[in-house]
Amino acid sequence: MKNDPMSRHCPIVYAMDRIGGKWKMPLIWLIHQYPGVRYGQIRKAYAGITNTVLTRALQELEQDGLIRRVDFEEVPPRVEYHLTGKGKAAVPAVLAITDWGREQMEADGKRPLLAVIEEEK
Amino acid sequence: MKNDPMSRHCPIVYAMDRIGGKWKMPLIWLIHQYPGVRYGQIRKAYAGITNTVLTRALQELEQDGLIRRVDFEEVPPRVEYHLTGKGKAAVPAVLAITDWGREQMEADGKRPLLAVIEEEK
DNA sequence: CGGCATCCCACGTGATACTG
DNA sequence: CAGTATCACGTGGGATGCCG
Repeated sequence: MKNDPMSRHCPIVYAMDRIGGKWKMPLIWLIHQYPGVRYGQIRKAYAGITNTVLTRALQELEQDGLIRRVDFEEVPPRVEYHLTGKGKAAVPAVLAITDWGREQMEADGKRPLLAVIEEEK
Repeated sequence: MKNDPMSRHCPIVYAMDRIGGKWKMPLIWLIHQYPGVRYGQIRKAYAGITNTVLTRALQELEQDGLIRRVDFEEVPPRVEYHLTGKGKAAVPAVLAITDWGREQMEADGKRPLLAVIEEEK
């Protein structure tokens, strides 16, 4: 049902259409922590993700106006990702999810661990 | 990849495993707004959902310790749903998502509309 | 380095029918 | 009223290989 009142008017459905799925919130979180992070750095940070999937997620986030893709048009290529205003506005929601997840993981005796990107020199 | 560091340790993945999917956050929101809401009331509020899907979502939320199912063991049946402590702890995250969704819907010129349950007399 | 083109499949979601 | 039991399907996610 794509045309029922739920799908058309529910703010949660609207939000999850844009930042739901397996990788989008982690990506927003990462780009928020490391503004201007590069494609290759994201791949390393989230070792499980493949090119296809990462590229698709980034494209959708860009099309929905949450992130900005900055291509320096160099050889070899260099591309940075930043949050837009709309993307930044989503950060509190992503952090709220993260906080609850971390709390509950600890209550379950699991070790929460956030992605880290090595500083370059 | 179920055993990579991402899936095992990321608080967002942990959280989305429990409150992700199409209906779980709307359900948490509804049960938060209307503590003790009944099965049939939920069905009416979310007209698009079917028995199978609603029941499964409620069962998973219960198994994950987010909601409590109160069966009055009457005929005809009467069952109420409540949030547990763990479920209540998730409410701020759900509200943060809702707020962002509503903001962006308005910015897009769409009409956000939240489910309402009629008072009974 | 930062992708794209293809192909593929599990599984989340749902339609339909029936029950205590 | 509050569910079960089956079956079916679309698509989000992924594997693999190639390109400028």
